[in-house]
Amino acid sequence: MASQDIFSIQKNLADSLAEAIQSYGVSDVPVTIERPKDKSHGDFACPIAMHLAKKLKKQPLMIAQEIVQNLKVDQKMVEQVAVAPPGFINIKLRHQAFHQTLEQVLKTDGDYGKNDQGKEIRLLLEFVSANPTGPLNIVSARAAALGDSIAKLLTASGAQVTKEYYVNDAGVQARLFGESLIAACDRLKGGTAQAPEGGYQGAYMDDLAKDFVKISPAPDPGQWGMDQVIEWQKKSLERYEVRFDNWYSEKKNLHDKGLVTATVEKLKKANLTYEKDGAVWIKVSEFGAPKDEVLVKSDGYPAYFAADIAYHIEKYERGFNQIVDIWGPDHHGHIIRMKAALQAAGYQVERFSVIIAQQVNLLEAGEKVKMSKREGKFVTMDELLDQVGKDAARFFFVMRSANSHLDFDIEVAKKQTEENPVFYIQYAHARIFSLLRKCAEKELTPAKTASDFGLLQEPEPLLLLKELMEYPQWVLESGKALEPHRLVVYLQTLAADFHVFYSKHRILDAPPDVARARLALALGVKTVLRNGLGLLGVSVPDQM
RNA sequence: GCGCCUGUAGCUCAGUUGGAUAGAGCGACAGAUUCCGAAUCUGUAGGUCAGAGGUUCGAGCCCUCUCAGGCGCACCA
Repeated sequence: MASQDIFSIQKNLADSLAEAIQSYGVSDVPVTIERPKDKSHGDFACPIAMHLAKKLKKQPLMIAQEIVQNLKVDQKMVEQVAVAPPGFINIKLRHQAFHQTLEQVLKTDGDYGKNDQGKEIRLLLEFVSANPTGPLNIVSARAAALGDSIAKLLTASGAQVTKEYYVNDAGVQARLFGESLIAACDRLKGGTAQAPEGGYQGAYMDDLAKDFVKISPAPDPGQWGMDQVIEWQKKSLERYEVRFDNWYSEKKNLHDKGLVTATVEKLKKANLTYEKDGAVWIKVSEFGAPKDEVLVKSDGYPAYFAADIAYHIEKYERGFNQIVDIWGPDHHGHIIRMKAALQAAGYQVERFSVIIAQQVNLLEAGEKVKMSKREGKFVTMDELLDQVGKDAARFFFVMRSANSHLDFDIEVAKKQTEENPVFYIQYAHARIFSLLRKCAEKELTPAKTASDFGLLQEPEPLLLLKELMEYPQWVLESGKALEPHRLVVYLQTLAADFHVFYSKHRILDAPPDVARARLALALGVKTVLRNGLGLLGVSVPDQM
């Protein structure tokens, strides 16, 4: 019998159920397969009878019984189909199905979990996109961890994902940055020049100035400074193991190509704009925004919003069918404007979504660390990495949902103890590695085929097998939902259930056949822990 | 004033998009090691899911209102 993954098992069940309810002649009720929370209810559950009850004006329990009578399922995979009040259809798989899963895990190894369920997705994921005017801070660190994990998850499900960093290197920004740099140079020579209003201050500007004065002839300060800062940012991200496919320059890709003015003209022609007080406004309020916005300022220069609209239209024009941005909490008010503008311009807004990576409160010894951008006093991503390391940082940032206001406790992240959730999972992996080494010394090798796994019959190993089976689905679902924290929850559960298994069942001194089967299970868990943490950008040490 | 996010155990948070008896970690308390890693495991205590209505077979999840905290609401980017 060909081995089946969780997707095909569920699809077969759904198809069978759909066939069984065909005689009712109800077509608009989708068949859903759920995983019941309570294990005693079986491996899958279907609430279809409850949904049908109202339409058919019959008791859900009776409908469920009728469905089960008409249901034809694969007897080799399914052990039992039962009806439970108020009308659930519960399905229990044969142990054999799980034993096949383990064979699959061991065979595919590093590829286990990869699937093609998301192959129709062509996603442009824009994140971090911090202004090239200073080092990356911890909000950027959160966005970077989140975005990179989402990209990895969806890629594992067969999607094409492009990771993009939008560089705001045009206009006012560049000018202010250049003037700030000149001021810093003056201070370096003993002068008293201050950064202009809205400019940039802080120790890093002085560092830049020191390098800038050495260059002769002097380049354009704004452009040179921003290039330097971008290099810093790339270096920080490299430490973090986050790499972008595109660094999309606002200046080069939009302004220099005339796309911003072209977009404005296009919107004008579509009668979506009007003039007031010498400025050009876009009528986004007609498309759901609270008020209209300025596209071209009265000084003739396009507003930031105009460039942003041009940029997002470009995302559509490049052929992506899903467009996702990760923004900071201070930009949430921008979402509705952007959506309104895109809708006005005739693009499918449903394909565009924004994740708000909420603020991060850094805690040190239980106290909030105060940060002020104006005074150049904020915790940088590099400082965070120096303190807690890449693994803990990335894990902490993806372990909670993006829209929770995150408390990041540096003390806990630094601790190499049970208080730190990163180590719990890593420890399970290291434990298994150590076990495998011990077994190798005894020339005990893991079993390889499903028929050898028949000895895994106790509740603990069966639970682990089931979780291994579900892994690809967690990969898919947390990717599609753009919520890596779901996978974290899964991995914590898997690690916990392994520890339970490990403390209950001996491996080395079990009879050889049993030992080899249990060893194979441990190896399977290790594989999934490694693959799963890998999708979060967290490494798995063999020893700790 | 308007809008967005948040409110679940002492603390930090999950809750599989509306399913069955609301979960985990930390902290507290009580236990487990002549034995594969105790960075582990077992058990106990801890809840009016902010509050009030509503929708339906069924609500922590959806709708309305109220309260509390955070953040936005520029011809800034």
